Amino acid sequence: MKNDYKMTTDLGILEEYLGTATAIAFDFETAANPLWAHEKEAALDAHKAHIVGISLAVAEHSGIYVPLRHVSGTNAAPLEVMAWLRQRVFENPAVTKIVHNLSFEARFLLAQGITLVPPVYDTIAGAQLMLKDEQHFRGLRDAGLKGLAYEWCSLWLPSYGETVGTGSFRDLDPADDATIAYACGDADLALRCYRIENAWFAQNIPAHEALVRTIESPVALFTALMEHRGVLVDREGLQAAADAGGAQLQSCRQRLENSGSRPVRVGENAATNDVKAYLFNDLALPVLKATETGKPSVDGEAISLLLAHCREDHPEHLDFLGGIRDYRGLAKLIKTYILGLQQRINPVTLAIHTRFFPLGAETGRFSSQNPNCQNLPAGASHGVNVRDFFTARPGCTLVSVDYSQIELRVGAWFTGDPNMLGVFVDGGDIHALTTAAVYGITLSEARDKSHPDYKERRAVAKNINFGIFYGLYPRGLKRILAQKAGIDRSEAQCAAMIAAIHQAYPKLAAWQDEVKWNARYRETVDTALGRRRSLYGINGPDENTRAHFERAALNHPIQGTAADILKLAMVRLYAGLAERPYIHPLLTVHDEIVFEVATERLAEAVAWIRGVMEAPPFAGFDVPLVAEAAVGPTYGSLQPWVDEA
DNA sequence: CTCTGTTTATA
DNA sequence: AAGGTATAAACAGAGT
Repeated sequence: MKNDYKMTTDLGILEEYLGTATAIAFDFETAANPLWAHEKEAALDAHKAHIVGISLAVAEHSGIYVPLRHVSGTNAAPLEVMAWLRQRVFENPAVTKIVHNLSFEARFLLAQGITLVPPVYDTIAGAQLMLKDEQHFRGLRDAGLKGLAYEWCSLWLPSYGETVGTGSFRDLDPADDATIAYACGDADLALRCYRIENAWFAQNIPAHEALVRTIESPVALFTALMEHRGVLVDREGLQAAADAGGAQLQSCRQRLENSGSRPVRVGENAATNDVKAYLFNDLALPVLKATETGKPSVDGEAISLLLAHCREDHPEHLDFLGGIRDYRGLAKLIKTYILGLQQRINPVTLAIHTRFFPLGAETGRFSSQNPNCQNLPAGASHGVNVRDFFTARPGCTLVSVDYSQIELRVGAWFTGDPNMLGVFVDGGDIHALTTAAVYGITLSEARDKSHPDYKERRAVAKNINFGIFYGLYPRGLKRILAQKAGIDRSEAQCAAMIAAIHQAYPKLAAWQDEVKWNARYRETVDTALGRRRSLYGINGPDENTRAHFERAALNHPIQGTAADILKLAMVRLYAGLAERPYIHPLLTVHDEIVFEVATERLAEAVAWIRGVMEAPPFAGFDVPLVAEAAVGPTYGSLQPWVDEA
């Protein structure tokens, strides 16, 4: 079938093309601004690039291209076209905007002061929620438009490289057939993907259609807000930490290299073959822990075990072993979190623009890259709190709002356990209830902070609560208590504690059995909203693999439903942000959203955000949600927000 | 250079 | 008998 692609600079012709369509696909061609032309990926950064042209499609095999900023040939008037499209398409609630990789286009619009208004549909999110074969969902890598065009439509779309060569899209002649075909092809294909995806969902996983339309697509807009604004960085502080850390790291490493009975080549993070040879050959220490592949481990836990082993009989080895820990901690801090962060500062905004991937995890959680801001150290180490380098802009305050114990609340809802539900409905303390159950004491004793065992008991209870939903076994509990809380319990004691939990929460075990049974039967597992995860391998021959997928089956509904709840909150927040321009989302960390708020409107902003996040997430979810706010000038200095009485 | 494995940071 | 789940970044070492 012949494609009807055309180019125009005339808004009348564009209007005629759009007609009465209620679903419009569009795509931007972009190019780096001259200052950044030498930088490889600058055309993808809305702070370093501009829109060269816009293609739109309202029917399959058709499309129209509007050139705005080509170097030669005729362009339309860019500002006039943008203003017109803003009303007619981008902010028109009567039009469904269809885009492949929506957050990219949304960022370029934000750079123009335009905020997309739902309904929207992101065909890349749709592709990722489809199966690419019998067992596997499509990853971001397999969701490129060119690949989908070939897979679904047997089309060889010209690649960007083939069309543009080594130059930039703005150097192409907008009247050239190849230019028009490339630009219109992307909009046309986005529209065709939209139709193909919806037909597939209707046939195969209807819940995923609703997920893409009502959650993932608007979430892409929220993602664009976070990515585009970025977090301002304290560059002086970071530089000072880098200067101090460099020297500190150097001397720490030298000390370690010379603290053994012979010089040891320690490398960058004290995990070289020479370190292992020194420990296990020269010193002939026993291998107390193996890695996944059965080789001698020298990770933190292994070093702990070796330290304990040497404490009495070989105190001469303690310096070296302890030195490994110190050096690793310092190296991680400086290399990943100080030098790593410095490299990611955008020179245009002087801020860090983390990339967020809303479908980065199989459970539906976000992942974050360049830098990963979801694993920043939570406190100070070696005198540095990395989060202090993330700062509010002048006149603004950082506000972090996080869901309190959301996974336990979701777990209570799934199991329907009356005791767990009771705690949350009454606004009680789940860790105290677990403490009471595990130690066989009364609730008031469990809550008594003056009791000498309070801290230890609570630490045990917390670890049990976090692990219990995911098939934590006595041996695992023993390890976690030793490692995370420094508490030594026998395997039998751990087994007794787990048994006590099942007594205290009588519907927990039944729910777990049912989930596992269903998981093995269906080889998939769903969240409350039908977000599906493949468990291909759960019935395979390997016992470890089977056990792994069983635990994943227990985890997915809880972690995934918690992720759904967070994303639903983002959708509601997005709807209210247009009329609250003093609130800017910056980051999200699984059960937390960080905002930058104009300080003079802090109180009303916090109240509104908490209200939106605590609203019932979906019909039938009747466990109260609690969103706790903390505010401050830096991410490292947030203080709990307390409502005025 | 790419690829796998190890280690460590978070929720 | 029995490896809580989900991630990303940096480094080590082996192979291409």
